[in-house]
Amino acid sequence: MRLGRDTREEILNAAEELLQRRGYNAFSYQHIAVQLGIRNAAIHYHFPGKEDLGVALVKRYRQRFRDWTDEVARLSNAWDRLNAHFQTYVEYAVAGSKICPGGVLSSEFEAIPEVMRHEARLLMREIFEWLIETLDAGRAQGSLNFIGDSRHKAVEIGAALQGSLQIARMAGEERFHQVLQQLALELRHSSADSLP
Amino acid sequence: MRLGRDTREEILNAAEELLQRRGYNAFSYQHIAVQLGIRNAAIHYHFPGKEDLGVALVKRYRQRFRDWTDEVARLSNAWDRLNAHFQTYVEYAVAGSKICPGGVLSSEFEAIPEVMRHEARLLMREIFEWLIETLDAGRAQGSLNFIGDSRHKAVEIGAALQGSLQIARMAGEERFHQVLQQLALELRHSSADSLP
DNA sequence: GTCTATATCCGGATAGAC
DNA sequence: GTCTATCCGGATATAGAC
Repeated sequence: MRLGRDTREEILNAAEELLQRRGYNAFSYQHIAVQLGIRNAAIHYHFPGKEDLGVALVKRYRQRFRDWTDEVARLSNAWDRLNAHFQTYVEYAVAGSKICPGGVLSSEFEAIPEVMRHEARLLMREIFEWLIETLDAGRAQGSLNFIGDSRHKAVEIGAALQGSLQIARMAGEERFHQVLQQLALELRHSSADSLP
Repeated sequence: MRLGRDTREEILNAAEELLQRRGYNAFSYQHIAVQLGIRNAAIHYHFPGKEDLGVALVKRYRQRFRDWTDEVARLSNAWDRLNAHFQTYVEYAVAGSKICPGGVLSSEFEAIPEVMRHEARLLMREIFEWLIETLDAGRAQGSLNFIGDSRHKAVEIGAALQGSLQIARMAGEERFHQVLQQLALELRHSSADSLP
Protein backbone atom coordinates (compact mmCIF):
# COMPACT_ATOMS: atom_id res chain seq x y z
CA MET A 1 0.00 0.00 0.00
CA ARG A 2 2.42 2.68 1.13
CA LEU A 3 5.06 3.70 -1.36
CA GLY A 4 8.13 1.53 -1.20
CA ARG A 5 6.47 -1.08 0.96
CA ASP A 6 7.63 -4.43 -0.23
CA THR A 7 5.04 -6.89 1.00
CA ARG A 8 6.96 -9.89 -0.23
CA GLU A 9 9.95 -8.93 1.88
CA GLU A 10 7.80 -8.23 4.89
CA ILE A 11 6.17 -11.61 4.58
CA LEU A 12 9.57 -13.27 4.46
CA ASN A 13 10.75 -11.31 7.49
CA ALA A 14 7.71 -12.20 9.54
CA ALA A 15 7.87 -15.83 8.42
CA GLU A 16 11.55 -16.07 9.27
CA GLU A 17 10.89 -14.81 12.77
CA LEU A 18 8.03 -17.27 13.19
CA LEU A 19 10.07 -20.13 11.76
CA GLN A 20 12.87 -19.69 14.26
CA ARG A 21 10.46 -19.22 17.16
CA ARG A 22 7.70 -21.73 16.52
CA GLY A 23 8.98 -23.99 13.78
CA TYR A 24 7.69 -24.62 10.28
CA ASN A 25 4.61 -26.67 11.10
CA ALA A 26 3.54 -24.49 13.99
CA PHE A 27 3.25 -21.23 12.14
CA SER A 28 0.43 -20.36 9.78
CA TYR A 29 -0.44 -17.81 7.13
CA GLN A 30 -2.81 -16.38 9.72
CA HIS A 31 0.06 -15.54 12.05
CA ILE A 32 1.78 -13.61 9.30
CA ALA A 33 -1.41 -11.95 8.06
CA VAL A 34 -2.30 -10.63 11.50
CA GLN A 35 1.22 -9.38 12.09
CA LEU A 36 1.31 -7.48 8.81
CA GLY A 37 -2.28 -6.32 8.95
CA ILE A 38 -3.18 -7.99 5.67
CA ARG A 39 -5.36 -10.91 4.64
CA ASN A 40 -4.60 -14.53 4.27
CA ALA A 41 -5.13 -14.49 0.53
CA ALA A 42 -2.61 -11.72 0.02
CA ILE A 43 0.14 -14.04 1.18
CA HIS A 44 -1.03 -16.74 -1.21
CA TYR A 45 -0.59 -14.22 -4.00
CA HIS A 46 3.13 -13.90 -3.21
CA PHE A 47 3.64 -17.50 -2.14
CA PRO A 48 1.01 -19.81 -3.64
CA GLY A 49 1.73 -22.61 -1.20
CA LYS A 50 3.34 -22.73 2.19
CA GLU A 51 6.19 -24.80 0.83
CA ASP A 52 6.99 -22.01 -1.65
CA LEU A 53 7.39 -19.71 1.30
CA GLY A 54 9.47 -22.29 3.13
CA VAL A 55 11.82 -22.79 0.20
CA ALA A 56 12.19 -19.04 -0.30
CA LEU A 57 13.17 -18.71 3.34
CA VAL A 58 15.91 -21.31 3.14
CA LYS A 59 17.20 -19.91 -0.14
CA ARG A 60 17.43 -16.54 1.55
CA TYR A 61 19.38 -18.02 4.45
CA ARG A 62 21.79 -19.55 1.98
CA GLN A 63 22.26 -16.32 0.06
CA ARG A 64 22.76 -14.40 3.28
CA PHE A 65 25.40 -16.85 4.40
CA ARG A 66 27.26 -16.57 1.08
CA ASP A 67 27.23 -12.78 1.32
CA TRP A 68 28.39 -13.00 4.90
CA THR A 69 31.33 -15.29 4.14
CA ASP A 70 32.42 -12.91 1.39
CA GLU A 71 32.40 -10.10 3.92
CA VAL A 72 34.32 -11.78 6.70
CA ALA A 73 36.86 -13.13 4.23
CA ARG A 74 38.61 -9.79 4.80
CA LEU A 75 39.53 -10.82 8.31
CA SER A 76 42.94 -12.40 8.07
CA ASN A 77 42.71 -14.10 11.45
CA ALA A 78 40.73 -17.35 11.39
CA TRP A 79 39.72 -16.99 15.02
CA ASP A 80 38.22 -13.60 14.20
CA ARG A 81 36.22 -15.15 11.38
CA LEU A 82 35.02 -17.99 13.59
CA ASN A 83 34.13 -15.53 16.30
CA ALA A 84 32.14 -13.51 13.79
CA HIS A 85 30.24 -16.69 13.00
CA PHE A 86 29.53 -17.17 16.70
CA GLN A 87 28.05 -13.69 16.74
CA THR A 88 25.27 -14.80 14.42
CA TYR A 89 24.18 -17.23 17.09
CA VAL A 90 24.59 -14.68 19.84
CA GLU A 91 22.11 -12.51 17.99
CA TYR A 92 19.60 -15.34 17.94
CA ALA A 93 20.17 -16.01 21.62
CA VAL A 94 19.77 -12.46 22.81
CA ALA A 95 16.69 -12.05 20.63
CA GLY A 96 15.17 -14.48 23.12
CA SER A 97 14.23 -18.07 22.40
CA LYS A 98 15.13 -17.96 18.77
CA ILE A 99 16.94 -21.01 17.44
CA CYS A 100 19.09 -21.32 14.34
CA PRO A 101 17.71 -22.23 10.90
CA GLY A 102 19.60 -25.51 10.85
CA GLY A 103 18.13 -26.42 14.21
CA VAL A 104 14.59 -25.86 13.05
CA LEU A 105 14.99 -27.62 9.74
CA SER A 106 16.76 -30.66 11.12
CA SER A 107 14.32 -31.10 13.99
CA GLU A 108 11.37 -31.00 11.66
CA PHE A 109 13.21 -32.69 8.83
CA GLU A 110 10.76 -35.59 8.58
CA ALA A 111 7.82 -33.24 8.59
CA ILE A 112 8.77 -30.67 5.95
CA PRO A 113 8.30 -30.85 2.17
CA GLU A 114 11.00 -32.59 0.16
CA VAL A 115 11.93 -29.38 -1.72
CA MET A 116 12.69 -27.75 1.60
CA ARG A 117 14.75 -30.71 2.72
CA HIS A 118 16.86 -30.32 -0.37
CA GLU A 119 17.57 -26.66 0.30
CA ALA A 120 18.22 -27.41 3.95
CA ARG A 121 20.86 -30.01 3.05
CA LEU A 122 22.59 -27.47 0.84
CA LEU A 123 22.58 -24.85 3.60
CA MET A 124 24.09 -27.33 6.04
CA ARG A 125 26.77 -28.36 3.60
CA GLU A 126 27.77 -24.78 2.86
CA ILE A 127 28.07 -23.91 6.52
CA PHE A 128 30.20 -26.94 7.30
CA GLU A 129 32.47 -26.44 4.35
CA TRP A 130 33.15 -22.93 5.56
CA LEU A 131 33.71 -24.13 9.11
CA ILE A 132 36.21 -26.76 8.02
CA GLU A 133 38.12 -24.29 5.87
CA THR A 134 38.23 -21.84 8.73
CA LEU A 135 39.44 -24.44 11.22
CA ASP A 136 42.15 -25.61 8.85
CA ALA A 137 43.29 -22.05 8.24
CA GLY A 138 43.30 -21.32 11.95
CA ARG A 139 45.32 -24.38 12.77
CA ALA A 140 47.83 -23.53 10.04
CA GLN A 141 48.28 -19.97 11.22
CA GLY A 142 48.21 -20.90 14.89
CA SER A 143 45.16 -18.87 15.84
CA LEU A 144 43.12 -22.00 16.59
CA ASN A 145 44.15 -25.03 18.60
CA PHE A 146 42.40 -28.36 18.55
CA ILE A 147 43.21 -32.02 18.24
CA GLY A 148 41.86 -34.49 15.71
CA ASP A 149 40.24 -34.16 12.30
CA SER A 150 39.08 -30.65 11.41
CA ARG A 151 35.97 -32.10 9.79
CA HIS A 152 35.04 -33.76 13.05
CA LYS A 153 35.77 -30.64 15.03
CA ALA A 154 33.63 -28.63 12.63
CA VAL A 155 30.59 -30.80 13.21
CA GLU A 156 31.21 -30.76 16.92
CA ILE A 157 31.22 -26.97 16.96
CA GLY A 158 28.20 -26.71 14.68
CA ALA A 159 26.27 -29.20 16.78
CA ALA A 160 27.21 -27.47 20.02
CA LEU A 161 26.05 -24.09 18.70
CA GLN A 162 22.79 -25.47 17.38
CA GLY A 163 22.10 -27.56 20.47
CA SER A 164 22.97 -24.88 22.98
CA LEU A 165 20.60 -22.37 21.40
CA GLN A 166 17.80 -24.88 21.88
CA ILE A 167 18.84 -25.78 25.40
CA ALA A 168 18.96 -22.11 26.29
CA ARG A 169 15.24 -21.95 25.69
CA MET A 170 14.54 -24.45 28.40
CA ALA A 171 17.37 -23.83 30.80
CA GLY A 172 18.11 -20.14 30.41
CA GLU A 173 20.13 -17.99 28.05
CA GLU A 174 23.25 -18.42 30.23
CA ARG A 175 23.57 -21.99 28.98
CA PHE A 176 24.25 -20.76 25.49
CA HIS A 177 26.91 -18.32 26.63
CA GLN A 178 28.55 -21.00 28.73
CA VAL A 179 28.93 -23.21 25.69
CA LEU A 180 30.30 -20.35 23.67
CA GLN A 181 32.82 -19.65 26.40
CA GLN A 182 33.79 -23.31 26.61
CA LEU A 183 34.24 -23.59 22.85
CA ALA A 184 36.43 -20.51 22.81
CA LEU A 185 38.42 -21.69 25.81
CA GLU A 186 39.20 -24.99 24.15
CA LEU A 187 40.02 -23.49 20.77
CA ARG A 188 42.29 -20.81 22.18
CA HIS A 189 43.91 -22.98 24.80
CA SER A 190 47.47 -23.82 23.85
CA SER A 191 48.05 -27.37 25.05
CA ALA A 192 51.22 -26.19 26.76
CA ASP A 193 49.40 -24.62 29.68
CA SER A 194 47.66 -27.57 31.18
CA LEU A 195 45.01 -28.42 33.76
CA PRO A 196 44.37 -26.18 36.78
CA MET B 1 -7.86 -57.48 22.79
CA ARG B 2 -5.34 -60.28 23.14
CA LEU B 3 -4.54 -61.30 26.68
CA GLY B 4 -1.83 -59.25 28.28
CA ARG B 5 -1.96 -56.59 25.63
CA ASP B 6 -1.50 -53.29 27.31
CA THR B 7 -2.92 -50.70 24.96
CA ARG B 8 -1.81 -47.79 27.08
CA GLU B 9 1.79 -48.91 26.87
CA GLU B 10 1.54 -49.54 23.16
CA ILE B 11 0.14 -46.08 22.62
CA LEU B 12 3.03 -44.59 24.57
CA ASN B 13 5.54 -46.62 22.58
CA ALA B 14 4.09 -45.61 19.24
CA ALA B 15 3.81 -41.99 20.36
CA GLU B 16 7.40 -41.93 21.57
CA GLU B 17 8.62 -43.20 18.23
CA LEU B 18 6.52 -40.61 16.40
CA LEU B 19 7.62 -37.84 18.74
CA GLN B 20 11.30 -38.42 18.09
CA ARG B 21 10.76 -38.81 14.36
CA ARG B 22 8.21 -36.15 13.47
CA GLY B 23 7.95 -33.93 16.52
CA TYR B 24 5.04 -33.21 18.82
CA ASN B 25 2.97 -31.03 16.51
CA ALA B 26 3.50 -33.19 13.47
CA PHE B 27 2.10 -36.43 14.84
CA SER B 28 -1.59 -37.11 15.34
CA TYR B 29 -3.85 -39.59 17.08
CA GLN B 30 -4.54 -40.92 13.60
CA HIS B 31 -0.92 -41.94 13.12
CA ILE B 32 -1.00 -43.91 16.32
CA ALA B 33 -4.42 -45.41 15.67
CA VAL B 34 -3.43 -46.71 12.25
CA GLN B 35 -0.19 -48.13 13.58
CA LEU B 36 -1.93 -50.02 16.39
CA GLY B 37 -4.98 -50.96 14.35
CA ILE B 38 -7.38 -49.24 16.69
CA ARG B 39 -9.64 -46.20 16.46
CA ASN B 40 -9.02 -42.61 17.23
CA ALA B 41 -11.44 -42.61 20.15
CA ALA B 42 -9.70 -45.49 21.86
CA ILE B 43 -6.66 -43.30 22.36
CA HIS B 44 -8.79 -40.53 23.81
CA TYR B 45 -10.00 -43.05 26.36
CA HIS B 46 -6.46 -43.57 27.64
CA PHE B 47 -5.29 -40.00 27.09
CA PRO B 48 -8.21 -37.55 27.05
CA GLY B 49 -6.19 -34.80 25.42
CA LYS B 50 -3.02 -34.79 23.37
CA GLU B 51 -1.23 -32.86 26.04
CA ASP B 52 -1.98 -35.65 28.53
CA LEU B 53 -0.19 -38.00 26.20
CA GLY B 54 2.66 -35.55 25.78
CA VAL B 55 3.12 -35.12 29.50
CA ALA B 56 2.99 -38.87 30.08
CA LEU B 57 5.75 -39.30 27.51
CA VAL B 58 8.07 -36.83 29.16
CA LYS B 59 7.36 -38.24 32.61
CA ARG B 60 8.28 -41.64 31.25
CA TYR B 61 11.55 -40.29 29.84
CA ARG B 62 12.35 -38.85 33.24
CA GLN B 63 11.58 -42.07 35.06
CA ARG B 64 13.62 -44.05 32.59
CA PHE B 65 16.55 -41.73 33.07
CA ARG B 66 16.36 -42.05 36.86
CA ASP B 67 16.28 -45.85 36.59
CA TRP B 68 19.16 -45.73 34.18
CA THR B 69 21.36 -43.56 36.40
CA ASP B 70 20.73 -45.95 39.27
CA GLU B 71 21.92 -48.80 37.10
CA VAL B 72 25.08 -47.23 35.76
CA ALA B 73 25.99 -45.98 39.22
CA ARG B 74 27.61 -49.40 39.64
CA LEU B 75 30.29 -48.46 37.15
CA SER B 76 33.13 -47.04 39.16
CA ASN B 77 34.80 -45.39 36.22
CA ALA B 78 33.26 -42.04 35.25
CA TRP B 79 34.31 -42.41 31.65
CA ASP B 80 32.45 -45.72 31.49
CA ARG B 81 29.34 -44.04 32.85
CA LEU B 82 29.62 -41.18 30.39
CA ASN B 83 30.19 -43.62 27.58
CA ALA B 84 27.07 -45.51 28.62
CA HIS B 85 25.19 -42.24 28.32
CA PHE B 86 26.58 -41.78 24.82
CA GLN B 87 25.19 -45.20 23.95
CA THR B 88 21.65 -43.92 24.46
CA TYR B 89 22.27 -41.47 21.66
CA VAL B 90 23.94 -44.07 19.51
CA GLU B 91 20.75 -46.10 19.72
CA TYR B 92 18.75 -43.14 18.47
CA ALA B 93 21.22 -42.56 15.68
CA VAL B 94 21.33 -46.10 14.38
CA ALA B 95 17.54 -46.33 14.61
CA GLY B 96 17.69 -43.86 11.72
CA SER B 97 16.66 -40.20 11.86
CA LYS B 98 15.50 -40.33 15.42
CA ILE B 99 16.48 -37.36 17.58
CA CYS B 100 16.68 -37.11 21.34
CA PRO B 101 13.75 -36.10 23.55
CA GLY B 102 15.47 -32.90 24.63
CA GLY B 103 16.04 -31.98 21.01
CA VAL B 104 12.39 -32.35 20.11
CA LEU B 105 11.07 -30.57 23.17
CA SER B 106 13.45 -27.65 22.98
CA SER B 107 12.93 -27.12 19.25
CA GLU B 108 9.19 -27.04 19.67
CA PHE B 109 9.32 -25.40 23.07
CA GLU B 110 7.25 -22.39 22.02
CA ALA B 111 4.65 -24.61 20.43
CA ILE B 112 3.94 -27.18 23.13
CA PRO B 113 1.54 -26.93 26.11
CA GLU B 114 2.86 -25.30 29.26
CA VAL B 115 2.51 -28.52 31.30
CA MET B 116 4.84 -30.23 28.86
CA ARG B 117 7.31 -27.38 29.05
CA HIS B 118 7.43 -27.83 32.78
CA GLU B 119 8.23 -31.53 32.52
CA ALA B 120 10.74 -30.84 29.79
CA ARG B 121 12.61 -28.37 31.99
CA LEU B 122 12.80 -30.95 34.73
CA LEU B 123 14.12 -33.60 32.35
CA MET B 124 16.81 -31.23 31.12
CA ARG B 125 17.85 -30.29 34.61
CA GLU B 126 18.14 -33.90 35.72
CA ILE B 127 20.28 -34.84 32.77
CA PHE B 128 22.63 -31.91 33.27
CA GLU B 129 22.96 -32.46 36.97
CA TRP B 130 24.01 -36.01 36.26
CA LEU B 131 26.42 -34.88 33.56
CA ILE B 132 28.08 -32.37 35.85
CA GLU B 133 28.46 -34.91 38.66
CA THR B 134 29.94 -37.39 36.24
CA LEU B 135 32.40 -34.89 34.80
CA ASP B 136 33.51 -33.82 38.27
CA ALA B 137 33.99 -37.42 39.35
CA GLY B 138 35.91 -38.22 36.19
CA ARG B 139 38.20 -35.25 36.60
CA ALA B 140 38.84 -36.18 40.22
CA GLN B 141 39.68 -39.77 39.43
CA GLY B 142 41.60 -38.88 36.30
CA SER B 143 39.43 -40.79 33.85
CA LEU B 144 38.25 -37.58 32.19
CA ASN B 145 40.32 -34.63 31.05
CA PHE B 146 38.98 -31.22 30.23
CA ILE B 147 39.67 -27.61 30.98
CA GLY B 148 37.32 -25.04 32.45
CA ASP B 149 34.14 -25.24 34.46
CA SER B 150 32.51 -28.67 34.54
CA ARG B 151 29.07 -27.07 34.28
CA HIS B 152 30.09 -25.40 31.04
CA LYS B 153 31.62 -28.58 29.72
CA ALA B 154 28.44 -30.47 30.59
CA VAL B 155 26.26 -28.16 28.53
CA GLU B 156 28.77 -28.28 25.70
CA ILE B 157 28.61 -32.06 25.62
CA GLY B 158 24.84 -32.16 25.95
CA ALA B 159 24.43 -29.60 23.19
CA ALA B 160 26.86 -31.42 20.91
CA LEU B 161 25.02 -34.72 21.37
CA GLN B 162 21.63 -33.17 20.78
CA GLY B 163 22.77 -31.11 17.84
CA SER B 164 24.70 -33.85 16.13
CA LEU B 165 21.74 -36.23 16.16
CA GLN B 166 19.75 -33.59 14.33
CA ILE B 167 22.52 -32.78 11.90
CA ALA B 168 22.93 -36.48 11.16
CA ARG B 169 19.45 -36.44 9.69
CA MET B 170 20.41 -33.95 7.05
CA ALA B 171 24.04 -34.73 6.50
CA GLY B 172 24.30 -38.45 7.17
CA GLU B 173 24.67 -40.65 10.22
CA GLU B 174 28.48 -40.42 10.04
CA ARG B 175 28.25 -36.85 11.30
CA PHE B 176 26.93 -38.05 14.61
CA HIS B 177 29.68 -40.63 15.03
CA GLN B 178 32.30 -38.07 14.15
CA VAL B 179 31.11 -35.83 16.95
CA LEU B 180 31.08 -38.72 19.37
CA GLN B 181 34.61 -39.57 18.37
CA GLN B 182 35.73 -35.98 18.76
CA LEU B 183 34.13 -35.67 22.20
CA ALA B 184 35.82 -38.85 23.35
CA LEU B 185 39.13 -37.80 21.87
CA GLU B 186 39.07 -34.52 23.73
CA LEU B 187 37.91 -36.01 27.02
CA ARG B 188 40.44 -38.81 27.00
CA HIS B 189 43.30 -36.76 25.67
CA SER B 190 45.86 -36.10 28.35
CA SER B 191 47.17 -32.64 27.68
CA ALA B 192 50.70 -33.99 27.89
CA ASP B 193 50.63 -35.52 24.40
CA SER B 194 50.09 -32.50 22.23
CA LEU B 195 49.21 -31.56 18.68
CA PRO B 196 50.16 -33.81 15.74
C1' DG C 1 -2.00 -6.56 -5.26
C1' DT C 2 -5.37 -7.06 -1.90
C1' DC C 3 -9.86 -8.00 -0.67
C1' DT C 4 -14.32 -11.16 0.59
C1' DA C 5 -16.11 -15.40 0.48
C1' DT C 6 -15.84 -20.04 0.33
C1' DA C 7 -14.17 -24.76 -0.27
C1' DT C 8 -11.70 -28.60 1.59
C1' DC C 9 -9.36 -31.12 4.63
C1' DC C 10 -7.49 -32.66 8.92
C1' DG C 11 -6.64 -32.94 13.77
C1' DG C 12 -8.51 -32.92 18.30
C1' DA C 13 -12.33 -34.03 20.86
C1' DT C 14 -17.10 -35.83 22.65
C1' DA C 15 -21.52 -38.75 22.93
C1' DG C 16 -23.40 -42.80 23.24
C1' DA C 17 -23.94 -47.73 21.52
C1' DC C 18 -21.83 -52.22 22.15
C1' DG D 1 -12.24 -50.65 26.58
C1' DT D 2 -13.33 -49.99 21.96
C1' DC D 3 -16.42 -48.85 18.50
C1' DT D 4 -19.36 -45.49 15.15
C1' DA D 5 -20.83 -41.14 14.35
C1' DT D 6 -20.37 -36.46 14.66
C1' DC D 7 -18.84 -31.82 15.87
C1' DC D 8 -15.68 -28.04 15.99
C1' DG D 9 -11.90 -25.27 14.93
C1' DG D 10 -7.93 -24.15 12.40
C1' DA D 11 -5.04 -24.23 8.33
C1' DT D 12 -4.21 -24.48 3.40
C1' DA D 13 -5.96 -23.07 -0.60
C1' DT D 14 -8.94 -21.07 -4.65
C1' DA D 15 -12.38 -17.93 -7.17
C1' DG D 16 -13.55 -13.81 -8.41
C1' DA D 17 -14.70 -8.82 -7.18
C1' DC D 18 -12.37 -4.39 -6.54
